[in-house]
Amino acid sequence: MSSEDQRAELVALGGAEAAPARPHQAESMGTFPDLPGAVDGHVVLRLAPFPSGALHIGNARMLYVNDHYRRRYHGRLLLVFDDTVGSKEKRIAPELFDVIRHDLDIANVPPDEVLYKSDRLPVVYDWARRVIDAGGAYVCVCPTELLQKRRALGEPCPERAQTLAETRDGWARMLDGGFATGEAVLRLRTDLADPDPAFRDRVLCRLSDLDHPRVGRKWRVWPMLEFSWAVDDVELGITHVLRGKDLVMEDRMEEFVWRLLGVKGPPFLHWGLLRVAEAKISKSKGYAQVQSGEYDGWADPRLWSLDSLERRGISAEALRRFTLGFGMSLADIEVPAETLYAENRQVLDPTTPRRSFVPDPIAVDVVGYPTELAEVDLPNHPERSELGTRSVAGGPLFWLAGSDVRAHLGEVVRLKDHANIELPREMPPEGPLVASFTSRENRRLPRLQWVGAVHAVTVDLLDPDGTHRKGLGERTLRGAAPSDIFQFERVGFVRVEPDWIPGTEPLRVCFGHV
RNA sequence: GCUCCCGUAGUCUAGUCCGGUCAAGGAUUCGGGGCCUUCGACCCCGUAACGCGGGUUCGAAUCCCGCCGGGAGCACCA
Repeated sequence: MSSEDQRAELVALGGAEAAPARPHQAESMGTFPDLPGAVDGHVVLRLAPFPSGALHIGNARMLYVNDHYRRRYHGRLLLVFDDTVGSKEKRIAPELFDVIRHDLDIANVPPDEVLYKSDRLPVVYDWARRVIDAGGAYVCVCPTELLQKRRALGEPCPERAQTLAETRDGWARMLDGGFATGEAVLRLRTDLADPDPAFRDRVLCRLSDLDHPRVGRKWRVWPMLEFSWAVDDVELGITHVLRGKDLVMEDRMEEFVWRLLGVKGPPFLHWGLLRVAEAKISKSKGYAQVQSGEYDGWADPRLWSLDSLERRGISAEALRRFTLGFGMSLADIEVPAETLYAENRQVLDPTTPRRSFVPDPIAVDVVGYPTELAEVDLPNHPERSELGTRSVAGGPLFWLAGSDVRAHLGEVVRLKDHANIELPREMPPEGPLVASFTSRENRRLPRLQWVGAVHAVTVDLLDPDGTHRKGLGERTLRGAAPSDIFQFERVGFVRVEPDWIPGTEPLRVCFGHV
């Protein structure tokens, strides 16, 4: 795609109309090379999540890179659940199929079609037979440790020399229950002298008695991930495989099988590993913590799941820009979440209403307060008058943030957009702090957000680390709706919890970022 | 240990294939200023980088070699 096309896409996403073309690079968007041999309208890509946990921020790159190319070439994007039983350590959780589909909704990456590896065993078996017939595989009965040791040493196990008939017989026994789980595997005959020990006679298929959430124990022989993709990247007509570079060896495996069978498969493109510094959680580990109740479901902000990001008011657009900003770089990177927040701020700031919230509130009684200020209109947005105004309660009784009060004792401060008051020199032993009104004109003073005491709303703010901030918000918050997003001035962007019942207190919100 | 990948400012990224237009561009962060009402936004200014060492060349971020550093794989997980 030319830089102009990239710009065009960003503009289409609503991002860059204000940004003029720059000489060297149009956007902060990374570079995406053309897909080799891609024909507009005939590109088929695939997403292959393993349903062991909700999608998290680390998976977002896979989503958006594939979606980016789908859009560029007007192609199709298949969601293919990689549900090839897994293991005791990596289990498939039944509810995750729906959770992941929901995650794609949240990310705004709708799949064109949804498929399951667990429906495709007959095709896999057919390919296995073809590989066997081509003399490319054998049935190995080595115990796991012995197999690994021999692989490391580059030594063959006795079965490697088995005849075609013996392999066919062994494979038939695997299929019809002649072997117990773990007793036999189908291995690809590569080259035991291959310099990469990881590539020596990889396992193609294995036995498993795990109960599969979708198909139960219908099948006992399951393919390994790379073999299943050797099959389906061809069978499903995938034109380009875009995957993280942790899967490069799988490329070789697939290509080896294709060469053996004389079929042509798609080319591979990779990107490097992306880690968000603040998010160090694996899908499977997260699952355990959700199950144990340690975490508050998949939307717990500590999980950095897509669900939790939505809960925090992080938009799909911000996630998309954030992810695409890295391009197809192969470098392994760790990025601070602030980079994502910066993108989200751009999305949210122009349209998000401002509201007042004071954490850890302290009551302040202002003497000499003009009675005509009991009601006051404030703009919903400092720069965008089209967003209107709201009416809030003024004094003389206010709530101010405890930390603000303590930091400014004895000083004249400005209640933002409202009035100036002088705070006493010391905190009173009990009762409200007594301050005095000084003036109304806008002066260069420390500006504090404030909440008029009349009808103030109790607010419970959930922080991303799982802790809570309790405080009071302006009375208009009483009219909030679930999923509303506000900017609490001098605090940050928050989103009203989707399950909060309107009118109840406290108002529950989830913190996004400053 | 073996295999593969990567190494441009605090953090990302463009440029590296096809050496000069790169005294290295953009984003973000940070610092300063503006906008006389946010610790937000916006605007302006600024700090700041080609991992190291050789080589090829008139000329190297770009090509070659070595080294160092980081990551991934070496599962009957995905």
